[in-house]
Amino acid sequence: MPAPPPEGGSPAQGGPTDHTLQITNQRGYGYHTQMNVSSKPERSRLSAEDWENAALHLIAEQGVGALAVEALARQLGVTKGSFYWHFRTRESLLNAALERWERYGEREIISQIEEIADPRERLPELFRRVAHELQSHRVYAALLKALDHPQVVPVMARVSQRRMEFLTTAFREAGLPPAQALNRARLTYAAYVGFLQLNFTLGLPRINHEEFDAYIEHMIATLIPG
Amino acid sequence: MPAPPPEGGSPAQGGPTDHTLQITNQRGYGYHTQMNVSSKPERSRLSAEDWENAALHLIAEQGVGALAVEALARQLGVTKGSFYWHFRTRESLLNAALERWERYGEREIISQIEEIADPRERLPELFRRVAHELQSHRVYAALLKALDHPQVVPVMARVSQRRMEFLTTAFREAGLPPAQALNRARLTYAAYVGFLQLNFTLGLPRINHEEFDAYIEHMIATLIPG
DNA sequence: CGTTTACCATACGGGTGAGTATGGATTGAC
DNA sequence: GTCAATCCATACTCACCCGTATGGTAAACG
Repeated sequence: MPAPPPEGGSPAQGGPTDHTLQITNQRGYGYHTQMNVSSKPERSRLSAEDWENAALHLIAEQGVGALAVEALARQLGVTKGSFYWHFRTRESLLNAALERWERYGEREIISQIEEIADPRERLPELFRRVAHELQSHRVYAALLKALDHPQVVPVMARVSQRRMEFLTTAFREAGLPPAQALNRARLTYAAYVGFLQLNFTLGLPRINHEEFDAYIEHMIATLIPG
Repeated sequence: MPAPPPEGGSPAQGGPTDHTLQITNQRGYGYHTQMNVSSKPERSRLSAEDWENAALHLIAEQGVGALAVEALARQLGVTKGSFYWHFRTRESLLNAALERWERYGEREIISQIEEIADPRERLPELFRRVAHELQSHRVYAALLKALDHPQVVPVMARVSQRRMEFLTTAFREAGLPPAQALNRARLTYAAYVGFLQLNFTLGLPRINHEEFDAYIEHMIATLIPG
C-alpha cells in the first residue's frame, strides 16, 4: 500500500501560519507563484487549511448541501486527488471547517464589545455593529439552515449557547432582573436568527439603508431597557 | 405510446374530498380497505393528494432535501411506478405539495384571530395560540431551511408577506403609529422565525413548560404596547 | 361478463458524486 | 544530484436517484 498518510488531523499542523479565518478569495494568493495574469487561478501547493477556507466560502454562498469535493476541487483549480490526500472523507472536511469556524469566528465582536466601559452602552453598540457586519454572519446563516445535518448541530449548539450567555449577562448589567434578562436574551437572539433567515436567502425585509437603520433603532428602543 | 396521462394538475380533481391538510399518518386510512391489523400498511389505491400529504409529512420531518420519490414510495408501500402515474416529475410533486400547504395551511390561526372583537386582545391571543401549536409550524420551519431552493422562495415570500401584513395592522390597531407598527411587526416576525429554528432542529431553548409560558408572557409584555 | 380505464410493478438507462488505486510531478533535505 | 516525502492527476468502481418503457392487475362501466 503506497497510499499516502491522509490522517484525520492531516499532516500539516503547527507552524506560524496566519490564522485569521479569511474567507475571501478561492486561493490565498500563494507564497511564491509565478505571478501570471492569465485567467487560470494561481498555482501552488494546497494545504488542509486552504480546503477548509474554501469549504467555508462555499458554505456561506450555497449552503452545506452544496459542499461537494469535486466542485471544491474545480473551484480551487485541482482535482479530487488533491483532496483525498489532505482529508480522509468529505465529512472530515466538514468537521474541520466547522471546527475552524467555531474557533476563529467567535471573538470577532464579543471581545470588542467587552472592552466598552459602560455596560449600558454595550448592547446598543452590539446591535449596531452586528447590523452593519451582517456579511460576516453568512456562515452562521447557512449553518442555521443545515441543522438537520448531525455534524453541525453540536457546533451550533455551543456557539448559540455562548452568545446567549453573553446576551444574558449584558441584559443583567443593563438593569434587568435575572429571570427577565434570560428571557430578553432569548427574544433578542431569536430576533437575530430570524432576521438572518428572512434577510439573506429570502429577501423579505426589502428595505433600504435608512429604513434598515430605523429598524435597528426600533429594536434598540424596544428590547433594551433604559 | 400507451403511456397514461400524468398531467400537471393530475386527473383527480374536484369532488367532495376532505380538504383539511391532515399530515397525520402515511396513508389516509383508505376508503374501503380490508381493515387488516397486519404490520404491512393498509393497501388501497393512492391519489395525488395522498402523495402530496406524504410529501409534506416527510418535509416536516426531514426537510425538503430528503424528498425523494423512491423513499416516499417505500414509505407509502408502493413503487415509483405509482408516483409517475400521478406526477410528471419530482418538481411537480414539490410544487403541488407547496401549493397545497399554502392554500390550506394559511387560515388556521389568522381567521380565528380576526374573530376576536377587541383588537387589543388579538395580539396576546395570537402569541399564545401560536406558541401552543408549534407542531403545526414544522412545515414552515422546514421550508425556512430550504430557501436556497428556487421553488420554495416564492411560496415563502407570499406566506411571510401575508403574515407580516397581518401583524402590521394588528400592531396599528393596538395603538402603534404606522412606522413603528411596521418595525414592530418585523421584529415580532423575526423572533417567531428565529424561535422556530432554534427550537425545532436545534433544541436550544431547553426549557420546560412553565418556563416556556413565562417566556411567552415576557414576549407579550415586551413587544405588545399597552 | 367482457372491455376499458385507472393504478401499480418490474426492469432498464443515464447522470451524479463519493471514494479508491496508482502513477506522475514537485519540493526539500543531504 | 539524488532520494524521499509531499502533493496532485487520471482512471476507475460503486451506490444512489431521477426518469422511461412496458407489461400486469384491480376497479368501473356497459
